[in-house]
Amino acid sequence: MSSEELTSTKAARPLRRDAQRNRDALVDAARSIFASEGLDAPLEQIARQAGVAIGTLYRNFPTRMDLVEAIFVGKLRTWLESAEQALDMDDAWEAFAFYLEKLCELQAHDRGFNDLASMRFPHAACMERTQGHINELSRRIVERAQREGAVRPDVTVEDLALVIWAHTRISEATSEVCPAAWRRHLGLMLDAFRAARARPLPEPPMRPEEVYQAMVSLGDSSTCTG
Amino acid sequence: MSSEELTSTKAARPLRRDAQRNRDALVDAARSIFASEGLDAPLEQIARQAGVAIGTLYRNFPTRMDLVEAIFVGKLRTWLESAEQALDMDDAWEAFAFYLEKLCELQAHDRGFNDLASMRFPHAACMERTQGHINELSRRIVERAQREGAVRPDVTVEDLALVIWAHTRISEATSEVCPAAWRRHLGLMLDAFRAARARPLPEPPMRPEEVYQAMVSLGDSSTCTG
DNA sequence: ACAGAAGTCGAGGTAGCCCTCAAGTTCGTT
DNA sequence: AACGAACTTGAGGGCTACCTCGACTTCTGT
Repeated sequence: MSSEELTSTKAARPLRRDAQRNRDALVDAARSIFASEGLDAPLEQIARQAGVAIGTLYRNFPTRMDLVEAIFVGKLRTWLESAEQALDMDDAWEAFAFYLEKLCELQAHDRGFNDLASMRFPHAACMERTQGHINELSRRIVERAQREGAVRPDVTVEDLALVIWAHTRISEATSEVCPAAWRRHLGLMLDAFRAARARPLPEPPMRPEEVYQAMVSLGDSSTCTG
Repeated sequence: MSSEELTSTKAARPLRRDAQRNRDALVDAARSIFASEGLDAPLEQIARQAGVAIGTLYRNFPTRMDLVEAIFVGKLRTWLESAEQALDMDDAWEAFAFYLEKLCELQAHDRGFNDLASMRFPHAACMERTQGHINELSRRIVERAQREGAVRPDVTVEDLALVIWAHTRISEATSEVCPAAWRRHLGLMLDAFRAARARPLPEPPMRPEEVYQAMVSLGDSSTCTG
């Protein structure tokens, strides 16, 4: 017990120089491979591309998730910042549209981030940490735009999950051959979210737990190895 | 050469009774497993569920695609019929909405059909055969609705691919936990397609070849074994 | 310059899936 | 009843991926 306390208090002495070099190479390789293949890309491919043996990868990142987190903290922070930036904007509709566009831009051409954003790897600690905060900000963006009559009143923040999922597959399909196609889909979605002339929607919105469960289910029986 | 002509002219003598039973069991098992796991489900799992050895599966369906086709001809025909039915309807918008809803219903709760519809398995002979026809009918449905001023003039039939892709991931995510959620997304999309709400879209539509290539790319490096 | 801590290597065990094929079984017919 | 064709079986070889661990190499402080 006390020894666990010690290890969890992360002394974190600096890495040896060669080790640091290898670690950096691994992160670089993982970034490019996760982006093109998704989070379930073979780790051996990453090690190979980094010019390092598989054992070294495992020493630096004992689980796949450790590697994923090392790579995506940055993008997650950008996500949060976009949300904050949106809330700082004057026009509520502009803010809403800006936020969705930023989010989709982050997702575009990065299958790894898509997997993360749609939570195909729900056990990412970095997600767990950020999720609540992102959710709160998203809700405020949506509700503000609704208060001002810009976004239709019958949608909820949970409906943004639909956009994320949709965008995931669309950008997967088109990123090679028609890399801007997702913007067209986003344009359609934005029109759909506009308050003006909205028709009643057929189903009640998802409940927050349902969204969470749905996201988790995308990862079930998939590679959640770590 | 002449022997090939013979084999290709499918004498098709009836199967032995036990063989037929096994074949049926395989089709049943495949139907349920492809529906829940997608077209890349392990064939050994299908054989197991059918209560049959793996060799028997291969004797009946030498390639995965043979099995896929045996299962999905029916659904593909339904797809076509829905399109024809739509073209028979009086109201062009109703027809458009009807067609999209039928298509999404076919996709819902069937990962296998999703894979097929988004062409994650592009080499399906049944797809190749049907593709052109479906495309033609879809185009007529869209264009008629546009002529009557119901659907915005700046979309094309290629944009339906966006709906298919989007729906694919959404129904994958929600089919367990919130099985009607896709209807909400479809509702949003229908509003987006309405002429009345249209704001100019940011990108030109995809060209038909681009759609094809994008669909094919979903299957690349995936299990196109057969 | 050297000791030893820190890091690296990669063969090898495990596992899931693909597909084949030779030996054995079942069916339908005569 | 018995024969041959049709069918079934499942072990086995090949592949790819995961992850571990003991032998080896490299760095760094003294």
